[in-house]
Amino acid sequence: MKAQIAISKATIDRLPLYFRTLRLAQDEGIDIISSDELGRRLSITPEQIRKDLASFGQFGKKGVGYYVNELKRNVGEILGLDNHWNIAVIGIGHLGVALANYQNFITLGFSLVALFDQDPKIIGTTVNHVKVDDIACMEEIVKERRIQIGIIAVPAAFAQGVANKLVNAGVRGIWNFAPIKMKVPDSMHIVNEDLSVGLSSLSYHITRK
Amino acid sequence: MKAQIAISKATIDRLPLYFRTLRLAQDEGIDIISSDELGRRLSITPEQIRKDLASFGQFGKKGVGYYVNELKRNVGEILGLDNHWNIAVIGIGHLGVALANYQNFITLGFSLVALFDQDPKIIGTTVNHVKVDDIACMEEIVKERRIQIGIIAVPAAFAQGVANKLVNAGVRGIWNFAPIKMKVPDSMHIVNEDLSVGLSSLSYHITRK
DNA sequence: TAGATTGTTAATCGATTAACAATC
DNA sequence: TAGATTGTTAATCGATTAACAATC
Repeated sequence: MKAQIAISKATIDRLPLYFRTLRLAQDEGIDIISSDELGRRLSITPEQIRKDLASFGQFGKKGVGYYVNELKRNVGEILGLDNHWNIAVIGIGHLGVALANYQNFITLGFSLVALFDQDPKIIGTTVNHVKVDDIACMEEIVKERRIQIGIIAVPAAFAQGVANKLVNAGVRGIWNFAPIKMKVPDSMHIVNEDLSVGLSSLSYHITRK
Repeated sequence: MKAQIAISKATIDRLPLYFRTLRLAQDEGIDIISSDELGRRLSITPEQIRKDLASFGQFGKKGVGYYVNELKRNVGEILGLDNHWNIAVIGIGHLGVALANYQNFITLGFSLVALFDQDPKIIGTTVNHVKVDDIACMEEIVKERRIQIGIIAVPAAFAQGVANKLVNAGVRGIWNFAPIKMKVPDSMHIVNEDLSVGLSSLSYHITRK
């Protein structure tokens, strides 16, 4: 693997797409795949794909293509999926339940090990074989179960408070679904999943036609 | 409004953030806001914000700032939110239920007017005051209720089929949550909301620390 | 008026595309 | 060998940042 200087965000965001496409190719029993075929399946140019992959090492064989199994393993390692991160969902409303049941997380190698809510009616129930704990016990449980990623699915008004607790508990990354810009230490990685952006941009485009 | 040549995707994706921040400022009773203050609230540079807005017209007052109400209305119009698009969710599993209950859609001016599933146990139930209809009746209902945007929340294997039906029924945009690259006519706008990208990129970043 | 803040042009930075040598 | 396909360098394109004139 090369010295990691300046891998673009755009490249990193394409890696999960490569990973998924390679997994599907694997399921189809394909042994070798070209950047051309990968590009065709993803509507990405083959040059782009080769450049993205080449920034992490030489994974292909000239004149041949990429070995599917090998490339999938390599891309998975680059993404750190082989770490099998322990994740927790905070806020077990409709969205939290949906996230707790999301099967793709398992496909990607994540382990759902805890759920939290503050509502006594929800605490103690079970979602996807995981018991919902009181958010008051979060810090303790995060440490106990070595949770590295917290998924925030609480209403916007509570999101910053939850983020603070997650930071204190020592998680390494936050995946935030609350439509709010949160303040976290620079050392904390946070990815905002803002659902209103996608729908609004769709509205923008269909308005102009 | 200026002639609309080449507004960048990045700009369009920031508009919903401006809209939301302006709405919150409005709720706080703020009349005038500067690009500096907007930038502070969103961690975006003021220059970027001024440039984004200026590509659509002159909404501010030099030496003063932007009138919150006026700018919010303008940004809403640019995004086409004043069209109050009728939307439908297809696939009423955990994710579909979560989306059907998502309150921010209402805040943005969208109207949820239909839900569809193929499971007889789900058809006929009610989610967020909307009855679930048989997916077999989709084309008819889409036309009847003038649905312009379809939200796909079915498993990946069924997504392309649903997309085809939506295209035939005449929707103008598709918001796709299935982790699959879909084939639609060039005239159709499609936004892919791929949840595995966010979580994987988080994994990438926390792996490297 | 003086201070503040926009809108716009120019400069920089970053990402994509094109071209092609290397090589399987 | 000939054909195919990667990896990489150079060229282009697009987006952000900096600077500042205009003006409220």
